[in-house]
Amino acid sequence: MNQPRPRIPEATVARLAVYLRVLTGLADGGRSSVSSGELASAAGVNPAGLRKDLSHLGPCGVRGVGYEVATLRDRIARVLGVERSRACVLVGIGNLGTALADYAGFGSRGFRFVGLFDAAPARVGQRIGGQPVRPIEELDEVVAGTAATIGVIATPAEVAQSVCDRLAAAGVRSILNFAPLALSAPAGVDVRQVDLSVELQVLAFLGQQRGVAAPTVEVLA
Amino acid sequence: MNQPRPRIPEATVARLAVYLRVLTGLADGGRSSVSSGELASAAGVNPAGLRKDLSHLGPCGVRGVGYEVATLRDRIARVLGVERSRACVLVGIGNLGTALADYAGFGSRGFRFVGLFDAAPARVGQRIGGQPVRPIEELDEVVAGTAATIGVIATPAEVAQSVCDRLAAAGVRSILNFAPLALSAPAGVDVRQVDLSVELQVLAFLGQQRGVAAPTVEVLA
DNA sequence: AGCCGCTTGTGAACGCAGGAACAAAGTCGC
DNA sequence: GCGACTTTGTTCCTGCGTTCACAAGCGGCT
Repeated sequence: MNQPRPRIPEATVARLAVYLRVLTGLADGGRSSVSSGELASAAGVNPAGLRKDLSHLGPCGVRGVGYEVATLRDRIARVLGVERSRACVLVGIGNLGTALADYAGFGSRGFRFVGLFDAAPARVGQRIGGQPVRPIEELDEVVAGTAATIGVIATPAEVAQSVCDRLAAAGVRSILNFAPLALSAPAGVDVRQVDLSVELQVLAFLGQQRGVAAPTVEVLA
Repeated sequence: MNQPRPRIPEATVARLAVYLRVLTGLADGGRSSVSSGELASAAGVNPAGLRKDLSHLGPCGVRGVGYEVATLRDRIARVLGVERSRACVLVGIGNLGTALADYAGFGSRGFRFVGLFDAAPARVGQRIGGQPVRPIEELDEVVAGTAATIGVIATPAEVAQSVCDRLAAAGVRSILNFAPLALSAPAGVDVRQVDLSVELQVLAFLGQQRGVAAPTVEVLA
């Protein structure tokens, strides 16, 4: 009918998810209103930037007062699509996969795992967070039966591409990849990469660049 | 001499880490040279952007031929500081912490955990990846004894800030935070945030946005 | 030796994100 | 009822990142 979302920049969407988390915490704490300054401080961003992010949702605050916590929370939740729970499948139940399956943060944010898959027969049948690990062969069946649109890959890098192909073929439209490998997916399938080693290396580089006075003496080779 | 690293943009550093991983794989596979196009494809980036990233290291390719795999790998490794192993401490040995402690990708990239810490007495004494879990009280001692400069927080959000304070007080200069909370650290301490739920929510939003845009008929003005 | 094709490295333009300052608007106090 | 203060929403501007396009350089072939 209208155009409530002309285009929301991706960086803004990421921050909106952070604001939503903070607002949920404030609401649980009994707070009824917040100012942009306080909210920005809790989210770790600039107040002006926060207001600009919120301006993409249309006016949702009261000048001179601030934002009503519950109202703003619900509006962000609606824009992000958190109001309805989303079915996800998780492939690769190793250490990381187990941690993701057990992570309570997903369930409280509108994501539920409807299928845990692994190729190793030893892992199939184990129960993680009340759910059984299924053989990878049942992937298509579960995706079709649950209309899951999001897949999470936590497998070793060697099989990540084939898992990606299977997910895409099964009808999954969005893939979150933890394997340290650039995946190639067909058009229409979004892939988002999370590389934990890269995060550490960036951190180490920044620290090294800044820490010239490090305890280790740098010797030119 | 002049300035070998005037300033390398943070986004470039993150990609350099990816190139390094790809190059290591190519070297292990016996490849001796690569073109920017092939390397960019394997890393999932634009060829021109890759060349610009590499230009921050000075000329390191041969025109008409490409890049020598081993040479480029070593040069990136030196710039990122991977040549010497870096000591890290990990606080919070829950599901995620266990996965991180066991993750082989860190060790092969120059990061070694010299201390695993948890506040729960039940977890103290367990061995993860050949290392014992220590009580949080020993944090200062271990950081001082190992000169660890990087700390990883994988605790619940409620205690993440106090852990951050302890790490900073112990002398840790760089912190990678997995708790869904914006940390405030003293000046001189770098904090990098990884929020898994945010990644999923961004992915869900993009998928939802496209799902809405697809069935809607676009009308030209 | 000279030419040709291929690939790198760099320069410029475009678009986007971030930050600061300003105007609008609503509420509280008098 | 009116003024002033507080806080939002917006606008401008600066800087960065990304992309495209071209010139420079090197190897191979004739």
